[in-house]
Amino acid sequence: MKVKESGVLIGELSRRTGVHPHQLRYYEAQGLLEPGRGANGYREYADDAVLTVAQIRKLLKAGLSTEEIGYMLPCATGSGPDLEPCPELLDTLRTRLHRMDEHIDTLVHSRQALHDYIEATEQRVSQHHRRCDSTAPASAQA
DNA sequence: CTTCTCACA
DNA sequence: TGTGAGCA
Repeated sequence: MKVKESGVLIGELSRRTGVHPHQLRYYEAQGLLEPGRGANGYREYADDAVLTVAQIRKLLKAGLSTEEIGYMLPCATGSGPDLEPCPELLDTLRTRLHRMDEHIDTLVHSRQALHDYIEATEQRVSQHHRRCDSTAPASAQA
Protein backbone atom coordinates (compact mmCIF):
# COMPACT_ATOMS: atom_id res chain seq x y z
CA MET A 1 0.00 0.00 0.00
CA LYS A 2 1.28 3.31 -0.99
CA VAL A 3 1.02 6.02 1.61
CA LYS A 4 0.52 9.20 -0.36
CA GLU A 5 2.58 9.92 -3.42
CA SER A 6 2.18 13.69 -3.49
CA GLY A 7 3.11 14.62 -7.00
CA VAL A 8 3.70 18.32 -6.63
CA LEU A 9 3.88 20.03 -9.99
CA ILE A 10 6.38 22.75 -10.67
CA GLY A 11 3.76 25.47 -10.50
CA GLU A 12 2.71 24.52 -7.01
CA LEU A 13 6.28 24.13 -5.78
CA SER A 14 6.96 27.53 -7.24
CA ARG A 15 4.01 28.96 -5.36
CA ARG A 16 5.06 27.29 -2.12
CA THR A 17 8.69 28.35 -2.34
CA GLY A 18 8.35 31.67 -4.07
CA VAL A 19 10.93 30.52 -6.60
CA HIS A 20 10.08 30.82 -10.26
CA PRO A 21 9.58 27.61 -12.28
CA HIS A 22 12.45 28.58 -14.54
CA GLN A 23 14.77 28.80 -11.60
CA LEU A 24 13.52 25.47 -10.30
CA ARG A 25 14.34 23.89 -13.65
CA TYR A 26 17.69 25.61 -13.56
CA TYR A 27 18.48 24.13 -10.15
CA GLU A 28 17.58 20.75 -11.56
CA ALA A 29 19.88 21.28 -14.53
CA GLN A 30 22.61 22.04 -12.04
CA GLY A 31 21.89 18.77 -10.29
CA LEU A 32 20.44 20.33 -7.17
CA LEU A 33 16.95 18.90 -7.64
CA GLU A 34 15.80 15.60 -9.04
CA PRO A 35 12.03 15.47 -9.44
CA GLY A 36 10.27 12.48 -10.89
CA ARG A 37 8.27 12.63 -14.10
CA GLY A 38 4.62 11.95 -14.60
CA ALA A 39 3.21 10.14 -17.60
CA ASN A 40 2.64 13.51 -19.21
CA GLY A 41 6.30 14.36 -18.82
CA TYR A 42 5.53 16.88 -16.13
CA ARG A 43 7.95 17.18 -13.23
CA GLU A 44 6.63 15.78 -9.95
CA TYR A 45 8.32 16.94 -6.80
CA ALA A 46 8.23 15.26 -3.42
CA ASP A 47 6.93 17.27 -0.47
CA ASP A 48 10.42 17.69 0.98
CA ALA A 49 11.41 19.50 -2.20
CA VAL A 50 10.10 22.64 -0.51
CA LEU A 51 12.71 22.11 2.19
CA THR A 52 15.43 21.33 -0.30
CA VAL A 53 14.70 24.50 -2.22
CA ALA A 54 14.85 26.42 1.05
CA GLN A 55 18.31 24.96 1.73
CA ILE A 56 19.44 25.81 -1.76
CA ARG A 57 18.33 29.39 -1.36
CA LYS A 58 20.06 29.73 1.97
CA LEU A 59 23.32 28.45 0.54
CA LEU A 60 22.87 30.69 -2.49
CA LYS A 61 22.39 33.70 -0.23
CA ALA A 62 25.56 32.67 1.58
CA GLY A 63 27.37 33.26 -1.66
CA LEU A 64 27.95 29.64 -2.63
CA SER A 65 27.86 28.61 -6.25
CA THR A 66 25.39 26.05 -7.55
CA GLU A 67 28.26 23.62 -8.10
CA GLU A 68 29.41 23.88 -4.51
CA ILE A 69 25.85 23.50 -3.33
CA GLY A 70 25.40 20.44 -5.51
CA TYR A 71 28.46 18.90 -3.97
CA MET A 72 27.33 19.41 -0.39
CA LEU A 73 23.55 19.30 -0.69
CA PRO A 74 23.18 15.50 -0.39
CA CYS A 75 25.02 15.95 2.90
CA ALA A 76 22.54 18.52 4.19
CA THR A 77 19.30 17.39 2.64
CA GLY A 78 16.52 15.84 4.66
CA SER A 79 17.00 18.28 7.48
CA GLY A 80 14.34 20.59 8.83
CA PRO A 81 13.84 24.27 8.12
CA ASP A 82 17.21 24.88 9.71
CA LEU A 83 20.42 23.56 8.30
CA GLU A 84 21.94 20.59 10.08
CA PRO A 85 24.69 19.40 7.79
CA CYS A 86 27.43 16.87 8.40
CA PRO A 87 30.68 18.04 10.06
CA GLU A 88 32.59 18.04 6.78
CA LEU A 89 30.14 20.52 5.30
CA LEU A 90 30.46 22.82 8.29
CA ASP A 91 34.21 22.64 7.92
CA THR A 92 34.03 23.76 4.31
CA LEU A 93 31.70 26.55 5.32
CA ARG A 94 34.09 27.73 8.05
CA THR A 95 36.97 27.79 5.60
CA ARG A 96 34.85 29.88 3.33
CA LEU A 97 34.02 32.26 6.15
CA HIS A 98 37.70 32.73 6.92
CA ARG A 99 38.50 33.45 3.28
CA MET A 100 35.68 35.97 3.28
CA ASP A 101 37.13 37.69 6.32
CA GLU A 102 40.49 37.88 4.59
CA HIS A 103 38.87 39.30 1.51
CA ILE A 104 37.03 41.89 3.55
CA ASP A 105 40.30 42.84 5.23
CA THR A 106 41.98 43.31 1.87
CA LEU A 107 39.09 45.45 0.67
CA VAL A 108 39.20 47.59 3.79
CA HIS A 109 42.87 48.32 3.24
CA SER A 110 42.38 48.98 -0.45
CA ARG A 111 39.53 51.31 0.36
CA GLN A 112 41.67 53.20 2.82
CA ALA A 113 44.56 53.52 0.36
CA LEU A 114 42.25 54.75 -2.37
CA HIS A 115 40.64 57.24 -0.04
CA ASP A 116 44.03 58.58 1.04
CA TYR A 117 45.18 58.88 -2.55
CA ILE A 118 42.10 60.81 -3.55
CA GLU A 119 42.38 63.13 -0.59
CA ALA A 120 46.07 63.82 -1.22
CA THR A 121 45.40 64.45 -4.89
CA GLU A 122 42.58 66.88 -4.18
CA GLN A 123 44.80 68.74 -1.76
CA ARG A 124 47.61 69.10 -4.32
CA VAL A 125 45.18 70.34 -6.92
CA SER A 126 43.66 72.97 -4.66
CA GLN A 127 47.13 74.19 -3.62
CA HIS A 128 48.08 74.49 -7.26
CA HIS A 129 45.04 76.62 -7.91
CA ARG A 130 45.87 78.88 -5.00
CA ARG A 131 49.34 79.53 -6.48
CA CYS A 132 47.89 80.45 -9.82
CA ASP A 133 45.38 82.84 -8.30
CA SER A 134 47.97 84.75 -6.28
CA THR A 135 50.55 84.83 -9.07
CA ALA A 136 48.13 85.97 -11.72
CA PRO A 137 45.67 88.46 -10.26
CA ALA A 138 42.67 89.52 -12.23
CA SER A 139 44.07 91.67 -15.06
CA ALA A 140 40.63 92.20 -16.48
CA GLN A 141 40.65 95.83 -15.31
CA ALA A 142 40.60 97.21 -18.85
C1' DC B 1 -4.50 27.19 -18.52
C1' DT B 2 -0.06 24.64 -17.31
C1' DT B 3 4.18 22.54 -18.43
C1' DC B 4 7.99 21.34 -21.66
C1' DT B 5 12.16 22.24 -24.47
C1' DC B 6 15.04 25.10 -26.85
C1' DA B 7 16.93 29.19 -28.26
C1' DC B 8 18.79 34.15 -28.05
C1' DA B 9 19.83 41.20 -29.92
C1' DT C 1 19.39 34.15 -16.00
C1' DG C 2 15.32 36.39 -18.12
C1' DT C 3 12.09 36.10 -22.02
C1' DG C 4 9.66 34.14 -25.71
C1' DA C 5 8.22 30.83 -29.25
C1' DG C 6 5.74 26.67 -30.51
C1' DC C 7 3.92 22.10 -28.57
C1' DA C 8 1.38 18.68 -25.99
